[in-house]
Amino acid sequence: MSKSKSVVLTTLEKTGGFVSAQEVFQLLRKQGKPTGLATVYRALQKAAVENSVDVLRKEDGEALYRLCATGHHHHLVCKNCGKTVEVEGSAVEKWANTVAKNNGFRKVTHVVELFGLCAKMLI
Amino acid sequence: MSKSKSVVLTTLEKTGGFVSAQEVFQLLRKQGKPTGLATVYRALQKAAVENSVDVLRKEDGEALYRLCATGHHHHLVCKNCGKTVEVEGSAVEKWANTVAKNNGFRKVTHVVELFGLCAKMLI
DNA sequence: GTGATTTTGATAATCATTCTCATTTGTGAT
DNA sequence: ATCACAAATGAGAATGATTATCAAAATCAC
Repeated sequence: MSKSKSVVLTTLEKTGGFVSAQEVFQLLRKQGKPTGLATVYRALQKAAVENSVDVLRKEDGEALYRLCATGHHHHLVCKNCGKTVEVEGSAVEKWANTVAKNNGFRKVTHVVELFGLCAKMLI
Repeated sequence: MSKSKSVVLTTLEKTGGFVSAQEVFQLLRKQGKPTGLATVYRALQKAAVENSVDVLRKEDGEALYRLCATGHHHHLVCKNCGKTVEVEGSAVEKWANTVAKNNGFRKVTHVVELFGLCAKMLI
């Protein structure tokens, strides 16, 4: 594993949640480990192929990455302030497996994210 | 409903499956009903808000649209051939609402996508 | 160390999507 | 029908994430 890649993955580990490539780029810069944007993308791409990160897309199409395997869980994210709560969902896991089986699919993974407004928002 | 929007949705109906905005644009052109690209995007955007089309993203981030007859549902997508099955998940809806309530979140929406290998794949 | 191979990063190129704004079309009242 | 005003349209520019390019720097094998 190249040095850059390990640095990128370490950053993902620290954040814990889903982060975009651009965010990783900024984080590394602030951490004093400036890394080329292209390099960040390359690292995330490889990691995705190797299944060491989960990838999902925001509504606007931007890709978000998360280190996977570290205790599977989901997120409840406030659209307004970004507050993120980790939530456990064994119900969802079971549901996903059942659905997969019923449709003859194997090696099924799933992406489940919840978005809303947290209690602080009074809109 | 504006004329353009109905033309766009008609095209989606004809194709049946998932199509990109760019493809719709080309199809309309070939059909002799040339429509501005911006207009195609606007029509699809509105339709998405109204939940009259399903939106999902290809791996490269391009958005795909499909006329959806029924209400809210999720997708089970084959990573290999792209085959997509619509799955209903009232269990998931309930779970999402409960989790949201427990955490004081309001107006919660969720993203749930399942990925796997369909029966045709013998890897 | 020397040369080959890989990795990196600055920048340019790509491409879907959104924005802008002038023009056209539809609508409603009179 | 006509006028006035709102909504829709389209051509092209602007945006922004991602990818490609390519020369310089780090790494490896010997």
